[in-house]
Amino acid sequence: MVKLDSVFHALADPTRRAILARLIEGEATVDEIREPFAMSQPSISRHLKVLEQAGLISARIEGTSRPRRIEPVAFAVIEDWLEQYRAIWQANYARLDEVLTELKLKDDAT
Amino acid sequence: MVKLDSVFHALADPTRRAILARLIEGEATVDEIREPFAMSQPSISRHLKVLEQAGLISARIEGTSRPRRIEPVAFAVIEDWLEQYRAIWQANYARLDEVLTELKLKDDAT
DNA sequence: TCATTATATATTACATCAGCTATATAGCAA
DNA sequence: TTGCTATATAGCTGATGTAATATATAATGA
Repeated sequence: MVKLDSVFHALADPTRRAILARLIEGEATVDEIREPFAMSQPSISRHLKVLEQAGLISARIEGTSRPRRIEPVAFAVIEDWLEQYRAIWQANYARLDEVLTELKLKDDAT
Repeated sequence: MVKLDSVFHALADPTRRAILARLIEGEATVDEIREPFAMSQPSISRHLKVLEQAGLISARIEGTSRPRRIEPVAFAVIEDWLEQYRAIWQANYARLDEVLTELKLKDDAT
């Protein structure tokens, strides 16, 4: 049912956002997802569970592996929630555009 | 510096999202913000602090009160982060549009 | 100055989170 | 069946989150 509470909670963790970023490239197994992280397999599986329960990803069973992929609906729900604030931030767009460019240079955008 | 960790964490709480929704209408003092909630004033102040530290709102001092308002930059940062997923969810847009309509009928969109 | 109003901070209790290690399960291959 | 690989679950621990009550601070008005 894609609840904003769990969606935003899932997104609040940098490891989970990095996992999502990896899945933009396409499906990946737990081991493939785990590879770049200095983290135990159970911890990664836990993160995947949080993402899955939030509706942000889904799993498919293929033999002994369970490749994950991004589930677009949850992102649409965020987009939809954000909609009500768009009028406010677009009113300041001229400035914000510059601000964002600066932020992108400084910040870690994952 | 608007960190996604703190932004998403702030948004994960329904009370805080309701506060933001209230602020869409415009500036409000703590007491005004508090009014619809069955919650103590310190708890509301705590939520406001979380929102402020995430960069989602800001405070202004006016006599003895400190009206809050929405800070657009943080929302632009979310929008910007979401951007990388837009291609994925828009690919499924035809279906998603219907899904969202359904979700809006069922869910609490705050 | 004193009282009042608006808001913030301190403290405490309890719940949830995020990591780990150890162990369980499920499919495949020999 | 046995063992190997991929993944999930259980249980523990320390850190963090959220709510409450009690108290502090800061501005205003009498």
